[in-house]
Amino acid sequence: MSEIDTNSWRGIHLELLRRINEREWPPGSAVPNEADLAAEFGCARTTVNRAMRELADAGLINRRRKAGTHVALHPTSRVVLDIPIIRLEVEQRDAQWRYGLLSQEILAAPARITSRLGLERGTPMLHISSVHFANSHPFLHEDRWINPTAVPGVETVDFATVNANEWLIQNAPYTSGDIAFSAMNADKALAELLEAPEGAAVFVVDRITWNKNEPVTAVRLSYAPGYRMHTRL
Amino acid sequence: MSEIDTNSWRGIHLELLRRINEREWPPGSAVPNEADLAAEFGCARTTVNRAMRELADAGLINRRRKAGTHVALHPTSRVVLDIPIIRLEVEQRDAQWRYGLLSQEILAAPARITSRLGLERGTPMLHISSVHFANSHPFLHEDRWINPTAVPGVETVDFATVNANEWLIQNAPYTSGDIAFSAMNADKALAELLEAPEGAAVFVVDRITWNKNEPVTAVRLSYAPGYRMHTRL
DNA sequence: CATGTTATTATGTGCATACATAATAGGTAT
DNA sequence: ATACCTATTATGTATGCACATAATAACATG
Repeated sequence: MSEIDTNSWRGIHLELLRRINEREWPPGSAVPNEADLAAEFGCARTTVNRAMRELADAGLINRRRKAGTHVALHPTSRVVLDIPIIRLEVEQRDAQWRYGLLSQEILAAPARITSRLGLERGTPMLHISSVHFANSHPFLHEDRWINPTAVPGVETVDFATVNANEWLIQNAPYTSGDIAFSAMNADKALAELLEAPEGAAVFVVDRITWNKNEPVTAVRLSYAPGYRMHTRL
Repeated sequence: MSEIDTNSWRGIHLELLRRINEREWPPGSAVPNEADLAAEFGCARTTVNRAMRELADAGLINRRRKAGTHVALHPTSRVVLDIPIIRLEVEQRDAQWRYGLLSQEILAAPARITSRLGLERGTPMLHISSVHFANSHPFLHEDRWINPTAVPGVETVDFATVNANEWLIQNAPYTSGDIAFSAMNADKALAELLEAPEGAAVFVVDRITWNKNEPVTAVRLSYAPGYRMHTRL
C-alpha cells in the first residue's frame, strides 16, 4: 500500500480527491476549512490551500470567502486542449509535413469576417489560403484573414515559403482570443482541396485573436475527414 | 495609465506577460531567475514563483531546474473547455431541456467498445440510447455503454425518468478518462433521430472513463447539425 | 580521453506568520 | 420591519526562511 504523504500538497490533493471520489464528501457537501484540514494533516495551512486551489481550478470544488468550500454539485469536467502549430501536429503523427500556398492577396474583407472582428465593412485585409499536407495527403485547409494594421510588415512576407500559421505565432502576439469547434459538410471547393468526397463531414476550428482590442487575425482550419482531436481527462 | 502592482503575483504575471508579448523577451530567450526578478520587483521570491508558475501552466514558458526559465519557442495555445452536464448546457442557451429514452438493455458489447475499454469480447454491458432536446428540437443523441461491475446498482435504475448523463456524474466517479472530438456524416438512423438530412455533418464527442483501471463507461454524443463548442483563449 | 564523482545552481516545496478581502451574520437605530 | 453598520469568518495573498530536488558544470581519476 502506498502511504499518503500528508506533508506534501500533492499527497493532500490526492487524499482530498479520494474523499470526493468515494463520496466520503458527497456532491454539495461542505469541506472542512483550511485550518482544520491543516491540523488534521499536521501541515501548514498554505499547503492545504495549494491542494485545494488545484481542486478548485479543476472545477471539483467551489470556494467562497467566508462561505467556505463545497464539493461541486455538477462537476463539469474541465478539458485542457493543447493546440500546437500545425507542422508539429503533423510531425507528432510521424508524418512528413508539407505546405502549399493557394493564394495571398489583399482584399476587401467579407462582412462575415469584419463583423466578427469589429472592423469597418470592406476593410482591406490580407487573405491567405493554403493547405497543409501529411505524407502528401491533405491534412487541413487554412483560410486566414489578417488585419495588416495590427501586424506591420505582413504585406512584405512571402507566404509561399513561410507558412502563415507559424509566422504569425512568431510575429503577431495576441492578448486574447476566441476559438470554436464545429462540424461542417465540405462544399465542392473544399472537398477538392482535401481530396475528399463532396459533403464529407469536416472538423472545423474557427479562431479569432486580438491584441489589446485590436483584431489580429481570423482563421478557419478545416481538417480532412477522419481527423480526431483528443486528450485525457 | 494603470500602474503595475509589483507586489502582487497578478501584477507581476501581467508584467511578465507584457514582456513576452512585446518581444522584450523573444521566443527561446532566457528569463531572469526568480531571485533576480524578485529583487527587481522588490518582492519575495515566492511571489515571482507564483506568477511564473501560471505562465508555465499556460504553456508560455518552459521551466527546468538548474537550466532556468525560457520563453516557449512555439507557444502552443492551451484551451480550457468546460464540459457541463447536458441539461445545463441546454439551459445555458436559454432553451428548455427535455430528455427521451430510446432503449435500455443489457447486451453483449460490440468489439469496438470492449477493445477500447480493455474488456473481454462480448462482455455483457448496459446499453443506453437516448436523445436530449432543446426547445423540443433534438439537441444531441447519447449512445452509452456502461460496465455494470464498475457501477453497482445501474441495472435497477430506470433511465426513462433519470437521464444517464446526470445519473452517472452523480453516482459513478472516475479517476481518469479519454475524450475525443471529431466530425461525422450522420447515417440514416442518426439523421432521423436528430431530424437532420442524411449525411449531415455532425459534431461528435467520444468519451471513455475509468475508475482506477476499471472501465466505467464509453459514450458517444452526436450533436445536431449547427452545434458549435466554443471558448476564449 | 572517457568516465564517474562532486559542487553548484535554479526551481520546487514547506512552514509560520501576518495582513487583505469578500461575504455572511448579528446587532442597532430609525 | 427596514436600512445601515459592525463583527466575524474563511479564503486569498505576501514574506522570510529553510531545505529538497533536478540538472548542469566542473573536476578528478583511471
